[in-house]
Amino acid sequence: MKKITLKKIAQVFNVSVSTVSKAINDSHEISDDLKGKIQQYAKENKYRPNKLALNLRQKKTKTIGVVVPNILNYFFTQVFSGIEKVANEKGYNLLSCISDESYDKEVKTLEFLGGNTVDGIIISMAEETQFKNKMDHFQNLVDERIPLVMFDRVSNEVACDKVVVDDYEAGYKTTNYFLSTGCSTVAVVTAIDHSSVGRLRVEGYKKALDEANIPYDDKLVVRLDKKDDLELRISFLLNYKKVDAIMALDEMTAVEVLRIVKNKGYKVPEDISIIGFTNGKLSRYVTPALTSVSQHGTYIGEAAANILIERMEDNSNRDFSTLTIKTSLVMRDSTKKRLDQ
Amino acid sequence: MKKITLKKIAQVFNVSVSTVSKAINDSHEISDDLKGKIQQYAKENKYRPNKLALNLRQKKTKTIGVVVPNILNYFFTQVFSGIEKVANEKGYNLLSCISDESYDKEVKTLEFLGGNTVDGIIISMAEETQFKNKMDHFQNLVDERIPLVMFDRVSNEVACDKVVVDDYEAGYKTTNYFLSTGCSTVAVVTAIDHSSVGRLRVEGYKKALDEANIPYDDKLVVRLDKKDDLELRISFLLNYKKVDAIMALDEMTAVEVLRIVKNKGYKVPEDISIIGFTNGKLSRYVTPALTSVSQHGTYIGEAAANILIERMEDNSNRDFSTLTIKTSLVMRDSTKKRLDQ
DNA sequence: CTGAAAGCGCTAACAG
DNA sequence: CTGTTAGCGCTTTCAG
Repeated sequence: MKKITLKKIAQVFNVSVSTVSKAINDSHEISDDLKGKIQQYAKENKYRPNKLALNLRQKKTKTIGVVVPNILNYFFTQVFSGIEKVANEKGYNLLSCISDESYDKEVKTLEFLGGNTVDGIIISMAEETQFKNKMDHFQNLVDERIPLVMFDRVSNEVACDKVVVDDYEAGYKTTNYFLSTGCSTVAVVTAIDHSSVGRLRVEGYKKALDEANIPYDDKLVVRLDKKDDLELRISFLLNYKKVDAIMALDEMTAVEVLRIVKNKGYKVPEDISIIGFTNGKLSRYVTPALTSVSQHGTYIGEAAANILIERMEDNSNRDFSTLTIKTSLVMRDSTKKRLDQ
Repeated sequence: MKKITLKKIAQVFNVSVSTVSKAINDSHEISDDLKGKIQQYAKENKYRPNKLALNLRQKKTKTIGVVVPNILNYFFTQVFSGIEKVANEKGYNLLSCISDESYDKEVKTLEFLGGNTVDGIIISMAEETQFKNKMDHFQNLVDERIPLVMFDRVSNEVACDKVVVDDYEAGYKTTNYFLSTGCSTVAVVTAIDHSSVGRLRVEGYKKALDEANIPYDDKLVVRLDKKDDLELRISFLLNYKKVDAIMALDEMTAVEVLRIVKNKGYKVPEDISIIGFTNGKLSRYVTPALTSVSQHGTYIGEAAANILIERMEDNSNRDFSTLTIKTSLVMRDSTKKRLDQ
């Protein structure tokens, strides 16, 4: 009881393949009698058209490729789930790949997806790619006119639609919030200093300091390597100066910093306030619950998918756009109240 | 600069398509001279074979379909990441879909995947499917000889390879552990009572009670509905009887129970011990850190992928197997020490 | 109303 | 060494 094809049905009824095709697609060209019989037979034998053949013929696959650097990161799974939602609504399927933050894997994945496997691609760059700043594999897609949407970690060397978070403003806003609660020595801990996203947040941080006439001190920015011992680095930081606020650029780091700081006997937020990026479940359930920057991942996913689908279904070559999503601060218990309230 | 095909290359060199095909595939049948020229031209023009055509011809896609009920659940993302790892190693791609715990969506997804889109499928059933107990869509796949591996939430009505967690033993082990630390009134909170998995855990729980000569009390098993108010249900539970241990059947529930219990002024683990299923990040970072049942998600994913790939590449129709993965208890701070230690 | 033919892009058996 | 032919499964003119 293996796959049944139009050909086989045609043999059964002693008609041509094209007749069967039309019958099954309910064409008016076929007599109701024959149509009925064939349709019934098809149903009984669970005929299912071969998608491959269909796609080959119609030169589209109705599927969109998604590439994320890391699925164990809550932000990306949120985005993913947003993409999934609208893709599903609009009848598209998702072919999803993980680059694992590796440049090579990203290149391979994109090559695969480029081979007529999908009609369009949504991607956030691997960290290594941003570090090496090699964009040829994206350029290839663009050259081949494969609709492409980049989100979060994007490059302005690539001409395509983009959806980004306003990370600069987020860093600025966060720092300002610390200052407005009476903190004066704000440190930053980043594990993503190779990514544009991380850099922008630090820039925003600098701007806020500048506006408050606080000199920028590079020693207060802790840049983590993969194998760095966070605990050690935090010790150094706290010995270096009496910091009273820490902005952590991803959720895991924020949670870890919280743990370490508590372990060392500091009270959060009385002694040290903490704000983390990515408003995931961890932030909510940790004690004290972390004030965090929400990047609205699900929304970003939805937006990216909508933009891509529009681009795919629309031939008018309108200009590429960059959609910037504002973040919002979700207040919880790891920060003090504002002084003026 | 759109897609370039064999045909076009053939025209350029005034040779036949098959010659080009052979040249590009580095066949010894072609003169080194011609081969060189064609290969170079292909490279320069970024020739990439049309995967669709290839797949149609070779009747395989080198991709495997993965269907999980919910990507925001840490267990599934772990499994997913395990699958991804071995698929990648063995040169397979992943087409991943989310059933969103919905029967209808699962049926649709499987229909899609069945249409020659993938060579094999790995799936964990939607809760609704388990509830309705309708398995026709799986049977279809089996009938069509599409290799299928079910994991975690499986049905024994479907003849295929399976990878399951030893949930019965996990429930048993967990309950026993509570008892061994001096707890005597163990409650269960489940949000997945419709799934085989949840049921088995409760069965194991009953067995442990039975062996300890503790009568089973159905009121101690809190079965949650989507819209149930957990806080309220826990209040009832705690008023009903002085429970000193709670086993929560998924991570979110465990964390919520912990929060609620702490809020009510109970000390964890002194007054009430808690163990949750799924050993994810949440469990680790919550205060106190939750003792949890690890289902070894990544390992399950790897196993499922390996079994599927073997089945796909191997034509010998060997019998279907069910691999059972033992859980382990990860000790942290939400439980007391064993009395005998 | 039904069928023959062409073609999507590619490979492979078989001639030449 | 290179080309011809056939075919994967399906749709779509265009004839009949």
